[in-house]
Amino acid sequence: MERTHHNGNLSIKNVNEYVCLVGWVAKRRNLGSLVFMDLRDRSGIVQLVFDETIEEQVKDVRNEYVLQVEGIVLERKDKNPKLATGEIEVKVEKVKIINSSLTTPIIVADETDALEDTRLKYRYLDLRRPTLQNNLMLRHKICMITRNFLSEEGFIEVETPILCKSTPEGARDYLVPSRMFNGKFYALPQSPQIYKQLLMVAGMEKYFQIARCFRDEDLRADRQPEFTQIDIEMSFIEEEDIFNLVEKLMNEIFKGVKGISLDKFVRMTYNECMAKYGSDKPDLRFDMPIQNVSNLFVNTEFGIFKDCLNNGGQINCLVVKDAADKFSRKDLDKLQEFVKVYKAKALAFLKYNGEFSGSINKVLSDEEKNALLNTLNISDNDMILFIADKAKVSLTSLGALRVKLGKDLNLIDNEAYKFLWVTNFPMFEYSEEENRYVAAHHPFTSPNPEDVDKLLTDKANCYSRAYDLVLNGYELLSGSIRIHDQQLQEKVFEAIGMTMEEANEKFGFFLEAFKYGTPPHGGVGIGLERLTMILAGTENIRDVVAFPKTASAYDLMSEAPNVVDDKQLDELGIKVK
RNA sequence: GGUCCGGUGGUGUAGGGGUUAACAUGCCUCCCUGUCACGGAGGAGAUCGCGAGUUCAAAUCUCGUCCGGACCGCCA
Repeated sequence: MERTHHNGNLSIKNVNEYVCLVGWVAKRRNLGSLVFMDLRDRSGIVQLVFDETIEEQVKDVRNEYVLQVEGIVLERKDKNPKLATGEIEVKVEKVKIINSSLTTPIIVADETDALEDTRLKYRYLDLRRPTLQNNLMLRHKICMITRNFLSEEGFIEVETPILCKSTPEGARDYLVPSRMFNGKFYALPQSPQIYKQLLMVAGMEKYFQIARCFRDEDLRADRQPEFTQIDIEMSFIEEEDIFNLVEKLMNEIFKGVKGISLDKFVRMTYNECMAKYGSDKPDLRFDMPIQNVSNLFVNTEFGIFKDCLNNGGQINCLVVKDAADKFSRKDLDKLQEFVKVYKAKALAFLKYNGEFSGSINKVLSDEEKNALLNTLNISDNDMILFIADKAKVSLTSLGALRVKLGKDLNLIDNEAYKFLWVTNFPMFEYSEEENRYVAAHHPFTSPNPEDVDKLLTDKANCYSRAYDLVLNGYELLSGSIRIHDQQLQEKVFEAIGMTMEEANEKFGFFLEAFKYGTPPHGGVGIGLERLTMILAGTENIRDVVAFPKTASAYDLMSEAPNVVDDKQLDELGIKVK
């Protein structure tokens, strides 16, 4: 007999049906001549009953054995409300042991069992657990909705090369040595950026790809060395077309996955965003904006604030409403340590309860304190946290502190999805390491039309047609309107200190292509894992990747990367130092 | 490149100079016909990540190193 049902789909409706099931033994409860087993497949678990007529046949069956059983679905006397199939069970009449299993190093049925390294080493067992299976199914669903939606919208899915030319601007490339060309290397794509723009030159008009990308940079909880982008590019469009498309796509995904329709997407410029939240990816599920109080202290006698302002710094603060009593001196010391990571020299605080107290209470004048009281709308049990420092340090450290406080004080609504378009990114940022301005996004990003004449003269105030979509504090996508004008492109290369010779060497084929009638175009790359993480309710990217790497980019299961034979190296013309 | 936390039976933890290295769970044997975190009785299983050092004595203290995790830098 062939499999008739999936275990988790059986219900009271199937009572008295004769069924054939397959799956893994999740749990065995032996009561002597009566044995219960939970049989698990991708759809869920159902309880099997083996009575004295058949119990002998399964006496050696243990967890993770693979069984095929036939039997009758019966309504249970004692129902188990904790189990989706808890109203029924299957009384087994025939059993076939398809395969046995060693005792597993991790207990599949207990999702709390085993830490990250053991789970990664035995990933195929970890993946048997419902949470990870559901995450992979969720990921699949997101991809299907995306493919269907974009296809409906007239987009063509095109695969672009994995073996590419190295373009050392930006992230480190993973390199692949060439056997045919000894001493030469391919690079794995950091993104399909150049190819998708070439597809626009090629007249595809609307392209998408669920594309694997590779970046040889250090990892984080939300970063893996290889990851997937929903990559989109379109011709003859403006920002609004892209925003509309992405908003529609997100609505399709959230409708399909969560059954909800989304609130209107908020928009904010990069500068507003930094000033208010100290981050270009603020979590808008709670408020607590950063407030600049520099102007209240222009005449201050308090040395630290005074020096800060004299040196062109800023005094910013967070008002933590109704929580002053929750922070002991020790807690505040910990916050102090926390902001040091972000280069802030000190964190000052004031608490209010009819009157002020706190670290800078004695050094501020009454006028200053009154000004704070009124400007910041302070009420009893509020706390103000100040960082006086260089603008960037003050803002980013308060921004990080804001997120920490949001979490620690439980200010975040876990059911909320707050989208934010961040627009008008700077065209350039100064690289201390390289002592020059580099492209903030990438060098193919179009500057704002009104900033074109600042490209060479005022880089710090030159803004671009780049945008990010932020969701709940994660950068969900990045995109831009690209440059399609050859001369403008050359000017941008010049601005980042790249001569035309260098540009031609690195991107010659690309620049050449642009000479043959390039349409105006733009697009986005959506981080598939980030989106899946948020929808799965996890903060770790490994939870939505089938076979992830560790934080040091190692694969504990396959033990990649590994040493290779000298013969292999020899063919590639490579000698390891 | 840097900071912080961790590494003790298969798994997860406790112990923090002298212990028979503890607990839970898993595993093995036996008993059990209504369990669903099944229950009961018994049992096996650990050179305390690795290497030096301090000490009469190190799982425990020190240094180094490897591994895992989080974060800063980095991620056009």
